[in-house]
Amino acid sequence: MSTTETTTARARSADTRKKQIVTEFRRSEILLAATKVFGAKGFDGTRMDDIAAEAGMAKATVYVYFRSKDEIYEEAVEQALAELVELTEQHVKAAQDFAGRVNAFIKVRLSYWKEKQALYRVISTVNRETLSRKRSLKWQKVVVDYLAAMFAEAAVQGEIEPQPSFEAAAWAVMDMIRGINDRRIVHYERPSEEEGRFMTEFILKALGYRRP
Amino acid sequence: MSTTETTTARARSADTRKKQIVTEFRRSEILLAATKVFGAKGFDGTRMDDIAAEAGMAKATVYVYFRSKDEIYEEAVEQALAELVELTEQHVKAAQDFAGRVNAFIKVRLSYWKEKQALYRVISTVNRETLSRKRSLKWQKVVVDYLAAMFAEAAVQGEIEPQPSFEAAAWAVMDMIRGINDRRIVHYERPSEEEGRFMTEFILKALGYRRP
Amino acid sequence: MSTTETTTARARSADTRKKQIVTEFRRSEILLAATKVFGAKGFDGTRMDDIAAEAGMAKATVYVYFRSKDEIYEEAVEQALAELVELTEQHVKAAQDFAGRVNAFIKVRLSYWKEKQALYRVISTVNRETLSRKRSLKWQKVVVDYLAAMFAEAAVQGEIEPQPSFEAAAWAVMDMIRGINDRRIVHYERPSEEEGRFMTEFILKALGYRRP
Amino acid sequence: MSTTETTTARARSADTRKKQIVTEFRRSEILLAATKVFGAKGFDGTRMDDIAAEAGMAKATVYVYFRSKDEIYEEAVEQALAELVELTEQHVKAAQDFAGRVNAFIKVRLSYWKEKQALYRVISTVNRETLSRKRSLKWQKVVVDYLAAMFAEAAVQGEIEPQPSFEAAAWAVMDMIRGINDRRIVHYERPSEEEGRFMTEFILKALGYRRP
DNA sequence: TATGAATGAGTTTTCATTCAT
DNA sequence: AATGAATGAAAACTCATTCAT
Repeated sequence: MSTTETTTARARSADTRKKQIVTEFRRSEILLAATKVFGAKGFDGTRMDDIAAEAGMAKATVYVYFRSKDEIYEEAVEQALAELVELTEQHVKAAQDFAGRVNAFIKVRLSYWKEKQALYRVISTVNRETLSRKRSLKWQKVVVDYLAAMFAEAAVQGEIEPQPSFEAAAWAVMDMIRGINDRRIVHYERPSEEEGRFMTEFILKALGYRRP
Repeated sequence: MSTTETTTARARSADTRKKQIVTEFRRSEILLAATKVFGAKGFDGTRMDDIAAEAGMAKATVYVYFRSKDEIYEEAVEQALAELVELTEQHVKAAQDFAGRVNAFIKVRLSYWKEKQALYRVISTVNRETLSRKRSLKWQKVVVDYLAAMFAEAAVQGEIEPQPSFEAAAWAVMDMIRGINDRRIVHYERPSEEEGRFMTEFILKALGYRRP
Repeated sequence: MSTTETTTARARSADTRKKQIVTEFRRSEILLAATKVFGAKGFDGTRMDDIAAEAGMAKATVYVYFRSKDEIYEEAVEQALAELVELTEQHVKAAQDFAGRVNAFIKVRLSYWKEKQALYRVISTVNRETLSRKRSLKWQKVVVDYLAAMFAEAAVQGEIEPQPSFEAAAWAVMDMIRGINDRRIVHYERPSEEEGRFMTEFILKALGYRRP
Repeated sequence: MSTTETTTARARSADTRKKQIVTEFRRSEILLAATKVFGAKGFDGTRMDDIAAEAGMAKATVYVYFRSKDEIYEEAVEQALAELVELTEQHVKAAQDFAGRVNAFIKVRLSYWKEKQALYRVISTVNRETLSRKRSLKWQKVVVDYLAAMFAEAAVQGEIEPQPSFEAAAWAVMDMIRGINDRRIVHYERPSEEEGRFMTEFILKALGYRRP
């Protein structure tokens, strides 16, 4: 008896897990579709019909997995930003010295969005509401702190000169990256390789970096 | 007879001119009102009713002077950007040396927004559509070229080191300024005085500026 | 000068009044149409499109005069009830003795709804929500109090026997009237003349009325 | 062979019966749940999800036992009305004389609702549609006829005076009861004991009842 | 010219019901 | 039989824009 029960319980548990996975998959599908459409048409320009069509399901189905258009939007943005933070840390950790770390940081953040222009468009439209802006800044803040810490460490190691504000320097870097990414969207770009290299040099110089 | 006719023509001409002036005045009123509302609520959040109310006239009247909501928006942005370009040039010209010019440039663009947040919000929402983005970039391009030329001149004068790309450097400056202004909107700000000073130093250092 | 101003002011005032009248007229039109449709289809069965079509205008126009479907409903009901209260009092006042007053009361309330069955349907659908029910009861309460007072007065005059509760008796009358009206809607009716006469007798007897 | 077949057939028959019982049980569960929800939220306010949840099964399962929301509603009402008719007859039969029967009738119908407000709410919402109204009236008619017959019998026995219309008198009684119950829902109530006693007296008097 | 009034064309969201397993 | 998932068909409300005076 107990065996049967256990088996049943196990089966049920497996079912539950499978269901969760399917649900998660569906959500991803929708998020992916939404990202494309949001990227192409902006938040207000996007219709729920568009998202559903892109995801290949009925509009009502979308509402099975998400409560509202806003929720989809928020999650799409959140997901992308979290992913980028993760990715950035990975690449930076792999670099050897300070110059390499700065370069890695810049490169990741230029190439990530290059591949996901649609998503970037979404996020840069985050301007939509101050609320969303704040949420977006929250994520930026995480990265800025990370970068500032990197600078501080380098200053301690004597790799760069001491700075009046590591945070301000970090923001400067972030802003330049954003600028390049923005221009890319409007096709005002220059070869990104070159762009990244120039930026790295520019930053290193400003920080008083001494090549070992 | 001919005298009478001429007189009449003159009178008519005067009438026409007066009409034009009135028209221009009305357009300004609307643009001013629109700027406030757009600044506070964003493009999509703004209703034609809001603009009309703010301008103290009926909604239909707005349509006498502008073809559409978009047209109002475009003109409001255009106006703001033109004003800023003008202002920037004035201040920069008044400075003595390169460091002063860079500092003036930064200061103007930081303080302008500080005073006219509504306008800034409008402009930063320009991102709304790629079309508008391009238009916005056109104006930025004017300023970037101006700044790049300033850098080139300084390089020729030996005030700063030669650069691989004056334009890239100029964009870097623009991006930092934009970043600071953006953060200001969301109240993530630090004292702007300090911010401006830090930035000037950061830039000068990156450009290899040698204090005379 | 002052004359001109006065004239202008007067004209403006006249304009305002005219506007109010037009607005009031439009609202009436809509209310009338809504009453028909609500009566035929019930609250939930009625579409805003139906109301607009019945009123011969675009759906959006309805929203110029009313904030929501609920508002239209509430006002339609309110209007009808108020009108009936007014009418009832008029007829009752015109009667000579107690029997006449009771008869008048019953007759008015049977014939009013007979003519406005659509409206009655609306009101009896008031059951829809407890909130609306309460509102409806409020109006009934006014009438019940009126009727109870009438009974009390008659008791004092010795026209009828003293009662344990004038209010309860009044409600009894109201309930019977409601029943008859309800049945009428479903065509379960008997000749209303007879119905009214029977009811009057029934009530008078129950109250111990003594024909003078 | 034929034996086997018979056995099988019997088994099948037993199976079929068991199945029917289970089905009937399931339907009852659903009806019970539906009654609660309909009572609390009204017809339109009730979602199939609510009913399913209350019944502790999946929404789709409900559709295994009922064709539609309407069907559930109709049956819930039907069930409640039938139950009440049954109950009424029982209590009335137990009474000794006419006054007792009238009193029993009123008491049952007042106390039934008091205990099953949810059910009452459902029934009083029957007004929703003329169709339903008619169905509801059908049930009321059964009760009215019953009551009218009771009156006729009493008239024959000389317990009450002859009436111009026994049916009209019966409706009067029904309407008063309904009124009291309605008011109870909206908490406009007075002590029901008193209410019932008053009503009985009122009716008896109107009918010219002579206490033996 | 100025404007009150009118409206066409959406848009998100809801929900009873059906499908597939 | 039981159900999770999917969906078609609405429905209320909004708003930029046009019309008529």
